[in-house]
Formats: sequence, structure tokens, C-alpha cells
Amino acid sequence: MLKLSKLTDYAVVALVRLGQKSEVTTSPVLSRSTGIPEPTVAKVLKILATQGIVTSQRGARGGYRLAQPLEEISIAAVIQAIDGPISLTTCVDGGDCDARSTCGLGGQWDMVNAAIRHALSAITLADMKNHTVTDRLGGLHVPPMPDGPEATA
Amino acid sequence: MLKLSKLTDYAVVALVRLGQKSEVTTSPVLSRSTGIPEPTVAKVLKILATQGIVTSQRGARGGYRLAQPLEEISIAAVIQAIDGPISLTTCVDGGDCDARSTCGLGGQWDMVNAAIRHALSAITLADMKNHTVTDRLGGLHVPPMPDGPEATA
DNA sequence: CCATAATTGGACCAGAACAGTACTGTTTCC
DNA sequence: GGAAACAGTACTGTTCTGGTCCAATTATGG
Repeated sequence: MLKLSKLTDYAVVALVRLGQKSEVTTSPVLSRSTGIPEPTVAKVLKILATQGIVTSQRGARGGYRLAQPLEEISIAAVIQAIDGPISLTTCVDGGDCDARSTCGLGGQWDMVNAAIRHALSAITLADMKNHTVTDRLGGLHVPPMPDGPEATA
Repeated sequence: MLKLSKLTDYAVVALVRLGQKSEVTTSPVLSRSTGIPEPTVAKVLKILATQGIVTSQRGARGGYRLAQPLEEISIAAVIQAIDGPISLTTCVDGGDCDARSTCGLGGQWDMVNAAIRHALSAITLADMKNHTVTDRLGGLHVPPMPDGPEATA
């Protein structure tokens, strides 16, 4: 379905909420604040901590804090932290494409991947919080799309 | 991992190959021509037929044919045909988001979805065949990306 | 006009990946 | 020393993808 994992969705919600607090925040607090189940939000924060998106403070009075302001964290960074690298096909960069010789299109998917990564890198968590899109998005902000439900024409 | 299904990859390969033939082509022929297992390529073509990407002719001497030239079929159309709608999260357009009131970001994912759809609509199957990217891609072709493996900064 | 063969169409089943949960261990404050 | 909170690992249930099989349909040949 070309949809990212629900964990990533939770991560964005939690990070945005975390960015609205200046103090270190615990998982239970963030759970109550976002509505995400406590074990799940804990898991998400754990992963984000390992990836350097948030910094953690262990022990009593511990919690999590953003490693960077919301404006500096791109959607692509969050997705890569939770879901792993953004690669639409396995047939990229030395993947295990068993029909590489016959399929005809060498590594053309790389171009598609780059396009998506670029689109995702241009959107930050601050953009997700605010309902206004910054100008950095260039021509990407909800343009008149030429694609219909079925075909392109 | 934000990767699309292998079926979609197969679909692109099969469609490009199909675009190089002017006659109706059967699944077995396309299988031998692409290296994709016969049942799989048959399934892919079947789905593409229901979505109107290809036209089918049943019975003996039947087969498949492109409904439109390769230049008119976008990657987005193929992905939507195989994988379903491009919606990164379930929390879009009346989805089953159970924390809509608490999560804070209303339908901001729509913006992300639109950006990806736009990027995918700009690439056609003809672009996948040829190794040159058309000018319609604008600023999307492998730009200097500001995103690192871990964080954005 | 009928039988046969070829081919698509739709349904079914197995395998893997993911989401979610629980438990144990380590660290820090009181 | 006790309590609170993160860190890491392991497990289970569910969903989805990938692949296979059988039924419906049509052109061809007799």
C-alpha cells in the first residue's frame, strides 16, 4: 500500500508533542498527552533514542528530550529511524535482484527513490505541527496533480 | 521500510517490456522475456487489467496489450494499481485514527502524501526504460540531499 | 455447429513481516 | 538502600504479501 509503519506515525506525533515541552518528559506522560498506548510510545522513544533523534536520561527523574529543534528534524529522518532506509525496491544498489540482466531497466528505481527522499527531506516536524508549509517545499506543496484514480491520462 | 511490494516492481518490468511489443502478448511469453516466474507475471497482468493499465483479450490467441503508450503511464499509476492508494498513514481522510483529537496534527500527513504522489506522477514508464530523465522532473533529479543516516543536521 | 485447446479471471493457501506486549537488567535520584 | 525510569531482549497475535490452483471464456479446427 506504500504506507509506512504505524510506529512511524506514532513517532511523529510523540516528537511533535515532545517539542512542545521544554523539560525532559517520561514515557507515561507522553502516553497520556498523545493518547498512544504506554508500551508503544515507550518502544518508539527507545528506538528514537538509539538513532539520536531524542536524548534520554536514565534513572529517576529521567525522561526524553529532543536532540534538535523540530525545525531541524525532517520527516525522512524519522522514517529512516523507525522504518529503516527508504528504498522502494530490493533491486537497488547491489540488492538481490535475480532478474537484473533480463529486466532491462538497470537501476532506474534509484531515481524514484531519490525523488521520494527529496520530497520527504523537505518536510520537517515543525511543518507537521504548524498548518502552514514553509517555502522550502518549493513546487511540492499540493500542486494540481495530473494523476487520476486509475491512469495518468 | 517504506518499500513497495515486489509485485509493483514486476509490474513495471512487465509493462516496459510489453510496451516494446506491438502485438498482444501472453503471460508465458512475457514471463520468458522478463525472467519473472510465470504465475507471478500472470497475476500482475491480471491486476493491471482490472485497473485499466492494460487491456486483455480472453480465450485462445488472447493476451495483453498496453492501454496507453509508456509515456502516458506514470509510476504513481502503477503503484496505485498494484499496491492500492498512496497513503502513508491510516490517519488520512476519515481513516480510523483513534487518537485524532489528541495527536495534535490534524491531517498534516496529507501534505506528505501529496508530495510523494507528485514526485511519483512525474516519472513515467518511458523514463524507466530510457536512462535519461525528462525535463518534467524539474528539481527532483538526485539533488544534494541534506539528510544523513541518523539525523537531519 | 460442436469439440478442443489456449488463455484470462477469480479464489485460496502458505509464509513472512509487523505491531504490540511483557519481562529483566541497568542507571539515577531521594 | 529503595524507588523510579530507561535499555534491551524475547515472545505472541495479527496483517499482509507472495505464490498456487481451479473455474470461466473464447478462438480455432473439424
